[in-house]
Amino acid sequence: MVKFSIFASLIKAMSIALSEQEILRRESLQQLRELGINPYPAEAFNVTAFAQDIKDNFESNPDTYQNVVLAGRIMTRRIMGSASFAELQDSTGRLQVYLKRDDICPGEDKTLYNTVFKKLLDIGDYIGIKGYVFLTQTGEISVHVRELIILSKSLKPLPVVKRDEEGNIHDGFTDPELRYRQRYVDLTVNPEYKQIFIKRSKVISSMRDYFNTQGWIEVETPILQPVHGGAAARPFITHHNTLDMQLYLRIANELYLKRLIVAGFDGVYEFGKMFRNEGMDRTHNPEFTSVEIYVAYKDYIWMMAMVEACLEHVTRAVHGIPVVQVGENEINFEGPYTKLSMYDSILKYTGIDVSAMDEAALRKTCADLGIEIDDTMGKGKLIDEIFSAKVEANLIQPTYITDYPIEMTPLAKKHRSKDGLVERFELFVNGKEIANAYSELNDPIDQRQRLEEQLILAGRGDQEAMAMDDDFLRALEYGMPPTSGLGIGIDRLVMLMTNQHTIQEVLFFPQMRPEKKAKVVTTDDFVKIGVPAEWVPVLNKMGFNTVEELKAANPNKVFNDLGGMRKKLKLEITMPVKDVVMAWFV
RNA sequence: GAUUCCGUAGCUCAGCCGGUAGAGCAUAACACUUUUAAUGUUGGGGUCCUGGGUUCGAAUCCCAGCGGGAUCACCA
Repeated sequence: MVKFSIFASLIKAMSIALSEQEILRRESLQQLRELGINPYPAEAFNVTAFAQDIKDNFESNPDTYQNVVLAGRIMTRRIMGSASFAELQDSTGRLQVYLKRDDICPGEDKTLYNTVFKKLLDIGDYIGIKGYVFLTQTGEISVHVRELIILSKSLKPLPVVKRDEEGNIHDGFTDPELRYRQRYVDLTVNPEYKQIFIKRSKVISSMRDYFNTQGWIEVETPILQPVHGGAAARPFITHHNTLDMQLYLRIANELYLKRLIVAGFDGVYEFGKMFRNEGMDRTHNPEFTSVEIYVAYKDYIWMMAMVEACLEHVTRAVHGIPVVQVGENEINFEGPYTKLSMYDSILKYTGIDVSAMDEAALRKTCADLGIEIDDTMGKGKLIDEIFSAKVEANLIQPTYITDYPIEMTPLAKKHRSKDGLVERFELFVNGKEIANAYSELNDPIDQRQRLEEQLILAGRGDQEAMAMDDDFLRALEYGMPPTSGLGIGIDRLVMLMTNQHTIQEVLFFPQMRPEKKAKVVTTDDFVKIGVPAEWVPVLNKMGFNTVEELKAANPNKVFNDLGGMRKKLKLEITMPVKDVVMAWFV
């Protein structure tokens, strides 16, 4: 282009913060409008076919694909004069399309092909096509385009991921930070990751189906809670203005679901987000999804069988078989699972019998095993430390660990026959806990005592000790039937089901630190001190994002640099005279 | 929170013992009517994360900060 149009120059002046490719796309956008083409049409575009379906079924049934309508993003283009190939990506996959100039431009006017398709469309643009499916000379199923419609112009260039014939990826979009912060880009250019989220959805929906089939009902309980109960963890704190009171984001929903059992439901369950104000790593996100279910007149023995049936159902729904490959291990979710008591598991993997030890003996055992402990830890916590350090990693196939010490489990019923233990199990798979269940404590007097013991632990400095919940105790005093309850960490279950080893890969939007925010650029502030609006982006480009930064600079140097920038950026805007520039600094 | 590695073009990455920036893809122009990691020719594109320090000179060396990854600690 010999000369910028006024418009192009204006775009350029306003877009100095943009990359070259972004500026070009904005110019293409404007040229489309000048040609009378709306780059963002309002009308619905009804598709009749999908990429994957065409690839699967065209060859066995070619006649049904002689008139297809598809929509999606242009992902690659191979232009050869008056004919071109492009790849269109829809929600199901990619399909090659073939465009021939004289087919999409049957008349004299070849603008749609020569200008719109070849010059003004880019990778990432949404288009709709109408045409027929055929086989190219090299045997690839393709759509011969008869009609081309622009559905949405993309202004930022997508990363281009190249794949060769063997499926090797060459210029992958792999930076985890960018992938998690811009999941929309990740899933566009790495569509294979969509499978993780499709499976995630299947895990939840198949589990919901299973529960509903049993006649249990799905409920919703408060996320904002005046007392955070039901688990041991530090909460997020918030404030309600009208009530002028502190509220907590729930760390668990257990105590509310039990209130509903008191209310007379036989089975209630809730899928939902829980919030814990603790560390983040590859198995922890501050908000995570769990499912909890409570069933009246059952105990934890019954619950084990239920979990086996449920997880087998889920695994079959996701994989077709009850077996899933996780890293090196092939994990089989068919029940019954191995059962091992907490004490027996420690005996098995360390050779030490801790069942009769007091707190002092446990402390010595931890020291002997080289396990770090501190003074706030009670007997239950010490046993848990030994278990975590020595046993957990060995539990690869689904294994129930049962009968926990009473000190670490204030909401579970005392064991029917073993003193000092509670009726509890946790399910371990691939070395990680994924489920936790009790015969729920329904003796209100016992429950009050246990919560009071937690208060003592809190007094010793345990920030995760449970809080007293008087309303929950009141509910128990009215009477809760014998009940078994279960919680499953959905994110971790999905990690297992999709063979992922970080939680970030199974969350669409994992928690991240906020992006560094560019200082707010306020054109108005610059205009107020006399800077012409079209020069503000130039000052920004020179590194002056606020009036204060500008005023701190050397006026003569700024004046000289403005001229330099004008030349460098080939701007066709009027250079302010020196006196005007000097006036900015008074 | 601790340790450690990383931050260079839209993306993936080189850049040595300090001398003012490179490749592939993407992008622009031209050619090309069945290509497919299309091809050929010629271009353009950079706050080398930020701020200090050392130096005649810093993407490079040193310090601090910001962001991310990995491992550990806490937790589910």
